[in-house]
Amino acid sequence: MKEQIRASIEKTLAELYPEIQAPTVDVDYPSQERFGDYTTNVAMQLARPLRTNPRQIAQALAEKLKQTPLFSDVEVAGPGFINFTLSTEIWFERLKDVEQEGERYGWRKHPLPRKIQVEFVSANPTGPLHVGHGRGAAVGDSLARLLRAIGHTVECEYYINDIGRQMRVLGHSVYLRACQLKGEDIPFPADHYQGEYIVDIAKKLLEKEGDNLFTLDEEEAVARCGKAAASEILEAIKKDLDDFGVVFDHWFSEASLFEKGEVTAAIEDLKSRGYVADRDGATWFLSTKFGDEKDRVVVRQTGETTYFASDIAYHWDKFRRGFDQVIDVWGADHHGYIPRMKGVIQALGYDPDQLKVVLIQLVNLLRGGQRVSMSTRGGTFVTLREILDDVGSDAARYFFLMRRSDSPLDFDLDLARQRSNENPVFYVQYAHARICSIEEKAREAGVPTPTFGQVTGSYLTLPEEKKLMKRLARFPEVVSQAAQALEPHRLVYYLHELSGEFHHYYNHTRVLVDDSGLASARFFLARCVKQVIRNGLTLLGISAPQKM
RNA sequence: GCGCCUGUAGCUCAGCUGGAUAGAGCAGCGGACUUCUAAUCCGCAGGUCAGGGGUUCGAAUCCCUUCAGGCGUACCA
Repeated sequence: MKEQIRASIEKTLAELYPEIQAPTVDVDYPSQERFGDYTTNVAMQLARPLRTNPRQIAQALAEKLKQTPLFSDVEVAGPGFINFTLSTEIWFERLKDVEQEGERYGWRKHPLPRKIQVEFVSANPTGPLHVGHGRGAAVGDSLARLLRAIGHTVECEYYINDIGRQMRVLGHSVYLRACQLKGEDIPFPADHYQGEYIVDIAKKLLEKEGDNLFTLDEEEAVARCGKAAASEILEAIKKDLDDFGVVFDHWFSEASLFEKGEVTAAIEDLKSRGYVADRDGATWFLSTKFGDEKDRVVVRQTGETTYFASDIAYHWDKFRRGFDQVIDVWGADHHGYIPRMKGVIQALGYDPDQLKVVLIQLVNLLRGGQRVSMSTRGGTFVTLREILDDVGSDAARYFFLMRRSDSPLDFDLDLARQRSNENPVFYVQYAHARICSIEEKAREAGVPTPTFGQVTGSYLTLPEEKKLMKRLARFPEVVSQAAQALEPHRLVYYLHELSGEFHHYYNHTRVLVDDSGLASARFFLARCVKQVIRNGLTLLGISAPQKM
């Protein structure tokens, strides 16, 4: 719709002022309803090049545009805005798309579809997922859904840090617990994993292995413990994610990078391009060439590679797999890492914008109005599992997606659990359920379900009805913008507004009235609202219940 | 010290990449169920968009600066 209006404005501009090059015409939504349905500020932008009063330009344009059948009204207002009003019939026409496209309304084909990878969660398999991971999971998953909706090919990936120091510590933690279970009186170091789950894993391992574990030499036993623990923890992580409705296409092992020699190969590649150099007995990536504060070590004096080296290899691998766009979802505390990673991408000959990093800020849990204190070290963190058991997947998702991901989130557990009007999840779901209830009533009364062709749009004369139709017509654009900006929260706000408008309508206007023409028009509109709420919730990974 | 992010109603936050009189939700006050679900709705009140400069027809939005808070500044992961 916007495009149509833009096109007609551009055409008129070319007719009126062929001598100047027209700027890109912005068509916006006015701040207030009384200004019409759409607005443009071209007249003000043209004032300088044309050396004419913007209102005069606006007048001339408006006169011409009035003849366009699309508009029921064109007005000049304020300093030179041109405001357009469309007839209810035009808005009603848009509902045809909702009906025809159904569950795919809001989805589209992309003119330049790209192969995109979204990598998220990627928590170390050293313990259960906590709330922070939950937020990352909700955001990453919803982003993937959004990007698919606008026509890209998307793969979701989880990067497993299954090698290195923290794996050894994990193995040793389990080993020590196993020894303790065998009755050995040995201390458990503070820098080891404290959680009770370590003891459980040790127990299980002892049952399976018996005393075999202690016949091995310690190093081998620790390795075995580490492996067993990682795979068990990973299984638990997968289960949590599964219950959260998050699906990954690939699980990528860090260890595999070493097994395939990719770490060495990637560093060699960068070296051949002149971005890696030896200095002070170590090997450095010259990230200052890309605006980073300092160069970064990739191979230490000891010969061990750094975590950064793995990350270089991992991203090297990602792009070799043919992704046009790579999106990394990281905890916000890693933001300092972005410049060097972008530098790597550039050094490898890609556009740094082909890597986008979405940062996830902290989640503050509130219970009884008080902050729940969490510390990973002390093992007092709240797990995603606990959240799911407490408030359920829908509420958790909604709360995680409610805010911009890079701003801290207060997650009120009591509120999320409440089945009351204060809980925003239910607000949206309830709107959907209410429409289902209307459908149920219609079925009981033998009222047929109307199709677009059977409905007379001119019955929908109420301002609230026009408002709803406008809102529905805007849905594809909201999806598109949320996807492009990588900001799912925009969709959350949209759904909240749409639901609010519907609740308002519902409370003032009866749908199933005696007048069958009117009833079917309203019923049809309500069903379109239902469809859009459902589609929107799907993109957020939230269910749309029929009954509540 | 340097870098990044944040600062909008009592609280939690939007503000569509520069537009018209800055919006929601909670909390506060006052109202609405013989009706398709009151998990809802209606009304009232609430603001120096942290402060100060600048850019222009026009700034919460862009630039500079001050202040306040958070995070990051490893041959850790």
